[in-house]
Amino acid sequence: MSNDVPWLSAEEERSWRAFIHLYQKLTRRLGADLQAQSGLSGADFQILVALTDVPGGRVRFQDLAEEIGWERSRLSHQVARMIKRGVVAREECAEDGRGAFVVITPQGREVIEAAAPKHVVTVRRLVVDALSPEDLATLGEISSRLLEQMDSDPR
Amino acid sequence: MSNDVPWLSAEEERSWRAFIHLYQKLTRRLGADLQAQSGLSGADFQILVALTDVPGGRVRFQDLAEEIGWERSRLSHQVARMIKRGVVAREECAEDGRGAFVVITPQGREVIEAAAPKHVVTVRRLVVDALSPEDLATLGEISSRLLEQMDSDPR
DNA sequence: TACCGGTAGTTGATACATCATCTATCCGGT
DNA sequence: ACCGGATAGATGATGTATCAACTACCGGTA
Repeated sequence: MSNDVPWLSAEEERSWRAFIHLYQKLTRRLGADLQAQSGLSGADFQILVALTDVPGGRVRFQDLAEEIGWERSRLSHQVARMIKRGVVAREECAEDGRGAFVVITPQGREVIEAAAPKHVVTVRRLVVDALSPEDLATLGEISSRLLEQMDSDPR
Repeated sequence: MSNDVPWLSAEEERSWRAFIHLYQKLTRRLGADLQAQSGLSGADFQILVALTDVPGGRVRFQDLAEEIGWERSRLSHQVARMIKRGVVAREECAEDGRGAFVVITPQGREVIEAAAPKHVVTVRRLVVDALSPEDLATLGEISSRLLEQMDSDPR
């Protein structure tokens, strides 16, 4: 079924390609900068930031996964790698025998506190300061709208 | 040098987070849909589309890499996997003994021709048709501007 | 108490991304 | 003709993402 207007117009395609291209390039760039400046992957950074946002730097796997929008399995693997490097630790949960906490270690705090300001500089240079405040706001708004759309979309 | 105003304002941070969050979610979603509907990864799709855009469906590794903005190594690995599945093939290059071509196979054409329309429907539903034409254009414009900024940025 | 469906997190397999290194070839200068 | 730097692409190692089992525990019910 469906016969009509599936493909994108030239204009639509141009916008769509620019958007996708930007994402790919920006992700690579941010990841590379983070790695070069601080020895962290984007995944590491995201976890550590989330842990500093939470009292005690300690949170249930489940809640952390929800907070950053990850699958449990992905988080479990990522945390396992980070534990090996000593930036986070795992703690059993007394109230729920199945559960566990992820806790940021002192070393983890050092790492993220050193990394974050450098990362912000990059983000400013590449994005935030590269746009007018209005355009940045517009970008944020459009992003939010698309996020809602995705959340309301079935499948 | 530089002591001040490194972090983002609340407003800036909100925009930035929405933006990043959108990208992460959208990429996952598009990848999952592609996989479910057509058995392709985003990487597969990108390669196959690029190959259909080129006369004979045949292009030098180097040129393909440049076209889609990939590292050579990444392309080499990806193509190797795709060769195993029979959607593309590798051909030696007569003019340059070091070089090689990637060619889309008939099977590859079938696959991409079946996959593309479905993918477009998803892209329309989640993005293109979820915005007004003006907003989509704005998004494309901002993306282009940021891409330029990244290209002009050292390091 | 014993069962049982649901939940929390783990694990293994496979695909993908990135980096460093390697091989073969090309091309320019002598 | 030869040498040496540069280029095309391949390869192996490591980290990351996703999916499908799997384990252990919870909580309610008979």
